[in-house]
Amino acid sequence: MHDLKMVRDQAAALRDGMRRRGMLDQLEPVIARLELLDRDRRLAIQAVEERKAARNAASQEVGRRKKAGEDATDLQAQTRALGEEIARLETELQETEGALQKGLYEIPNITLPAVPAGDEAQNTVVRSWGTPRAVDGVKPHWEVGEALGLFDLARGAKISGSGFIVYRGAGARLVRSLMNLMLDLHTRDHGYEEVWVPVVVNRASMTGTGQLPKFEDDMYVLGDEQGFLIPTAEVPLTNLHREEILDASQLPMAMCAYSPCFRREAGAAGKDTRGLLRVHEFDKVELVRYCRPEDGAAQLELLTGHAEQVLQLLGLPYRVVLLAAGDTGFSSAMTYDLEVFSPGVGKWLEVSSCSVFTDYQARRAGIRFRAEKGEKPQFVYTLNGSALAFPRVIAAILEHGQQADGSVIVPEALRRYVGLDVLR
RNA sequence: GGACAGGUGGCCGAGUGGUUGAAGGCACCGGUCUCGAAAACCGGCGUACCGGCAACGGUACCGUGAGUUCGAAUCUCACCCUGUCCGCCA
Repeated sequence: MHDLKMVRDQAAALRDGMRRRGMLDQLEPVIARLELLDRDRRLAIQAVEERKAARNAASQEVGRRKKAGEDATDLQAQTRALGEEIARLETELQETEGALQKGLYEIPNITLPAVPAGDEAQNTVVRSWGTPRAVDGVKPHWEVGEALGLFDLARGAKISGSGFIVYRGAGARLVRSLMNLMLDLHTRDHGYEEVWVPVVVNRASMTGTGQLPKFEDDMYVLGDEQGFLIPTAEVPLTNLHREEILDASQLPMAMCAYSPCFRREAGAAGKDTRGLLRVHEFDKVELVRYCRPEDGAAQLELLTGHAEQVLQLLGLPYRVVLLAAGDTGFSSAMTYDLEVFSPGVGKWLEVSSCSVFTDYQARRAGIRFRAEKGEKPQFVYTLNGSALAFPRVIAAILEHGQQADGSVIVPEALRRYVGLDVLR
């Protein structure tokens, strides 16, 4: 969420930000309306507060007179009338503020200057690592995985529905191994605090990170509509210090968590969804950081590097893509996608998305810090990134490590966790 | 799930329907004193919004929301959360 002052004082920058996302035409009416509502709001506040001040003074006078044994019925009548007027004006004010907030929720974050303007055609590969394996003769992971008995798509569909995966035997151990490898790396080498989070969160948390109110259709909602299954550990991790004022010495804060992630993927069907490529429940290790505003850009590079390290350890060729403004997520100011090459599918698969949200999420979630004693609190910058999402990593392992006899070489860093050198 | 008890500033804790944004204490910050420190003493010490160049003024906030009242931290109702006991349970 943007600061209302943005609309008031930096409307040009806001419009330019929307133009870079290719959304200005669509959002111009919203912005114009917000400018009007902002004026209305301030006028309404002044009107209400003026009357409240009068009422407070009169009420005190009533109290004084009563104490002195004097009559105050005239003042009481006058104050009652003021009260009715206040109630009416406040209702109007609330309507204005409701409309204002609704409008603010519709405006995405402004991307950083380094982000190319335009749609996804302007996405830029900023670097790549490793050499993708030749596509010829490589079977897609769903064939390999089922042949080796690592996972069972049909039975997953039977017990839960399409898009739910059952991993079995070495496949199940592979999942557990990925969790351990990633958490060990980030906690031991990258300095993250390990956190184990609930996978059910409340409405306030979902709103704090921006999944609600806009994306409720993508969520699994519990029966009482108060609980939601998390679509990513970003939600509980980022909300951990919601509505708090942190001490500057706590920054930067770095947390990581494994969690299952639940996504209804409403409306998503067709190609690109086979095998493990797009499922309703998957596992992921997530990194979240809070930092001071001036560190935001550097912290994004750092966090992205941490995610890349996992791919390097696993020996999986990947590229880092800087998303163009139009392809950058709603709340994000700058995003790097990590894409691993899938020779069996012949495509680059997104396995991580690393973003800095500037103060956009923090404002919404009320995460602040005090730079110096006595100074005003200010919003932190929040960042997050997957490091990594398991299913596509598993797909890449099965395709890259594939041998002529159908067996799969286990990446060296994973062997001590899996207890096997080769899956056969 | 049931029965009680309770939710006040960073923490502890007082609070009578009316000059209470809220006593007192702790912590913290500045100062005096000291060679230095401690102690003592003096002062400061919440957040947000509105107006104002500023000084400053105004408004709101005592778990959340609604209500009663001229006026609510204080009274009423609902909800949320915490504690204790009972029941159930991995």
